[in-house]
Amino acid sequence: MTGNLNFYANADKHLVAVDCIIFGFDKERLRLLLFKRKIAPFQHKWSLIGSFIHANENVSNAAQRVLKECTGLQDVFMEVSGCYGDTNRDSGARVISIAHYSLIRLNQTNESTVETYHAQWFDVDEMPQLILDHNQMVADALAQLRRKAKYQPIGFELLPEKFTIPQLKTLYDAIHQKKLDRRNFRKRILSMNILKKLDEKDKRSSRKGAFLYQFDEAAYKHLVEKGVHFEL
Amino acid sequence: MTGNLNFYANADKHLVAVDCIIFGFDKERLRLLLFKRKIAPFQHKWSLIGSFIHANENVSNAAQRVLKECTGLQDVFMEVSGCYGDTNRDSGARVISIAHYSLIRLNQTNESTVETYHAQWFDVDEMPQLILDHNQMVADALAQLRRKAKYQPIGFELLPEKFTIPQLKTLYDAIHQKKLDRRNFRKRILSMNILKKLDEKDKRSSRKGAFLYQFDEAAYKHLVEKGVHFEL
DNA sequence: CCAAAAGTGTTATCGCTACACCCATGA
DNA sequence: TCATGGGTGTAGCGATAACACTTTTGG
Repeated sequence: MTGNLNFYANADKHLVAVDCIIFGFDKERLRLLLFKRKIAPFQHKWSLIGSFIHANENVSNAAQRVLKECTGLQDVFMEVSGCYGDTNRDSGARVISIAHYSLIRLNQTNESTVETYHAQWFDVDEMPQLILDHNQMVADALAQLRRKAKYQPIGFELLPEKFTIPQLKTLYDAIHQKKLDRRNFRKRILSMNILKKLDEKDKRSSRKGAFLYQFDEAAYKHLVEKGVHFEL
Repeated sequence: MTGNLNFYANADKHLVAVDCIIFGFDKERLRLLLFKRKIAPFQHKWSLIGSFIHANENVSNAAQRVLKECTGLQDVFMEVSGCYGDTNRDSGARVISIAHYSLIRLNQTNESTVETYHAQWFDVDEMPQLILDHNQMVADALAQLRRKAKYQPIGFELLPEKFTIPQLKTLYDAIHQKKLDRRNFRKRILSMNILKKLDEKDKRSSRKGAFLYQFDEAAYKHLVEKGVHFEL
């Protein structure tokens, strides 16, 4: 019988990293945050931001740490989008990477943090060449975002707390890469009763102004419990 | 400027494992292959099968190695279903686990291999208590299988090469946990033109016998390229 | 008063659901 | 000949797509 100690002690150990695919939404384009590496290897090349996982750190905490460092943001939507584990994927050493994608709201605070990191927002379909397998990571995360956005209300994570219906439609047009009919879109989203209408209007994009709405988390959870499923 | 060597050399290393959620389909139930651990720690408890990843082994290769060892099968459908990376998830040591789920066809060959491993098939909704976070892994994999089966033709991986329409319907009933109308199911699946009808009949479940079909990989790929998407 | 975006209502069509019926065959 | 599961056709309903019109307001 193999003892407890040997079971763990005899196994190989590995470098494990997290890499973050950070999505944002600006006006009418889906954007991605990329970094020009300051250190070797791959210095001065475009790259996702990442970090090795520390000995006493949860994998998800490592991803959150990275995001906090480079955007200043906490408690944002984030989930694993893939595991990249080929022995030769990093030419410098054998590194297993757990890719995470996150959806953030653009604002002044995080924009300033972003600048200090020599970071830059890129349109998702105008991406530069990235190091290693990072282009593949982005492609996988983007596919997952697009698929998931159809049946889970994660799109709201990319908009301000208060948003208008036309803004929301523009976002979904960008995610799904096709323009829906604006009237049908409005009907669908409102018929779900997961939006709280506010009394304020946003007048930045029209004379008339559009009413602001908020995502109603409670109403959504209530729907899910009843088995009704969101779909856009 | 940090040099190439330091960048990698200073980072912590971790034990990394793969755990396999192995699904099968038997008559009319979705099944899961579980193992009674032969060695400490957690000896004699029910568990998923897994292994530490070797120094010079791709993550996906490790998962394939485990599956081959315990079922004798190669080239089966398998994909990552999650990353479990909390520092305290394994009471024995800090182990990061990459969960993979696979879909296999039950037959005599793999059944005999399975027996030598003290393994046992369990109905997915009659599962025993498993070690560590393995119950969570199963729940996550099952959710992913159910979601994915709706818009990708992965169900075929669980059936023999040749199968009847009623068999296919029984499988999807089990996956989606609800009975569809058998006539409407037939129409939908046939209208996609991704099944090749054979001249043989399977007479094991009725006097009349049901025609056997094969999944038409080429026709499916052709559809995908045209942007048509499978949905059941 | 005009341009430009927001917001509301209506119709026609297509797809899906819910059925009823016939067929083939072994016992 | 009858019980059993396989296979086919169709009518009605509901959701959705396509579309026209009204409202608001700054310049």
